[in-house]
Amino acid sequence: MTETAPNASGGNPLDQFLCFSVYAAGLAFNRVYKPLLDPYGITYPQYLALVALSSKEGQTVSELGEKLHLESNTLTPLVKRLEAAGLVTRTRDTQDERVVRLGLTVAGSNLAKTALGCVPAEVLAATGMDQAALEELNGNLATLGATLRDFAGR
Amino acid sequence: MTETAPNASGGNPLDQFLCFSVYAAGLAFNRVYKPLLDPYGITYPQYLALVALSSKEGQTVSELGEKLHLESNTLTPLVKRLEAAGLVTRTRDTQDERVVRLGLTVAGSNLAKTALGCVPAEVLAATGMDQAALEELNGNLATLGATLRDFAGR
DNA sequence: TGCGATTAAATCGTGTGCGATTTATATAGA
DNA sequence: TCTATATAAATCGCACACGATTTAATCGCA
Repeated sequence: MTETAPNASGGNPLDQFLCFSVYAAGLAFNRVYKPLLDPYGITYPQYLALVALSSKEGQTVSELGEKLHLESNTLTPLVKRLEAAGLVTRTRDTQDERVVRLGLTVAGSNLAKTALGCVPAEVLAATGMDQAALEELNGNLATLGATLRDFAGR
Repeated sequence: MTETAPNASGGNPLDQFLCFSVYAAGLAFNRVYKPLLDPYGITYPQYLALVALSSKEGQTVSELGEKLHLESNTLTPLVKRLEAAGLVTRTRDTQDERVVRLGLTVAGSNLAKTALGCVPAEVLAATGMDQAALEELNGNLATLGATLRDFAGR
């Protein structure tokens, strides 16, 4: 829960907890992204996956999972939906048949480029933050996430 | 997406985005909470609901939703699970039968007290942050969340 | 070579979130 | 009064997350 200050009189007690601010900000980001991504027919986690897949061809499900901090139980269905949408390719590695290699189709690559061309600017505007504040907050949250994952064992 | 810096060479491109840091920190908090809450038989959102319900007796589903930033489509099933677990009471308001009044049972109240007595301290330790840094980050995230909700229309 | 251990991905069940709709109740105005 | 409108909660379907397990393939080592 991680309290920040003694509970003020009338307010929401949850507002005192960092974990809740993170939780609520995550919900809020999703609500900003939803109408921006709906035209592309993808969800926010799917968008993250496409961006992660853009950086390198032939990544495995595990490699994608390291970038998203997710595992195959979450990623396999997500990636299959992207495959069904014609955005991603899934191929068993011929050297090691346990491994699935992921790639973007032309449509997937184009969608990622197009979305990255407009969506981030709109989200940036929605935050109402300047670049310096944004970078500082991002750095602090990245550190916090890494510390928590380390504590939790992943 | 909200970028913070030009994409560095080898790293994870997602790490440059504030939205992803928030998303990943949320996942990480959940992973820290899970083993701490499992002994009580509740989930993290259920824990938040119990804390919110502790602050006032007889809150409506809508009032709880304002505190958690959720609506009845999410809260009704969650609250029914807490009721089934014997932690929460649900009663139709006699003055206005549309409204459901929520309360904590003795068990629910005790669980909230007990959990608040130990869990936050452990989570605080897991963050590895001091009180000042924690409060600053909490404030920045609360502001960001409010700005994003305002932009999204809730 | 063979067989137990390890690894990668997939599968299954549960609990969120949420858009869209429905149900039930209350309110307002002609 | 009667009916249209508004409101509170519930319902439904879908897409995550994730613990636990399963399936399939590879590796290690005698």
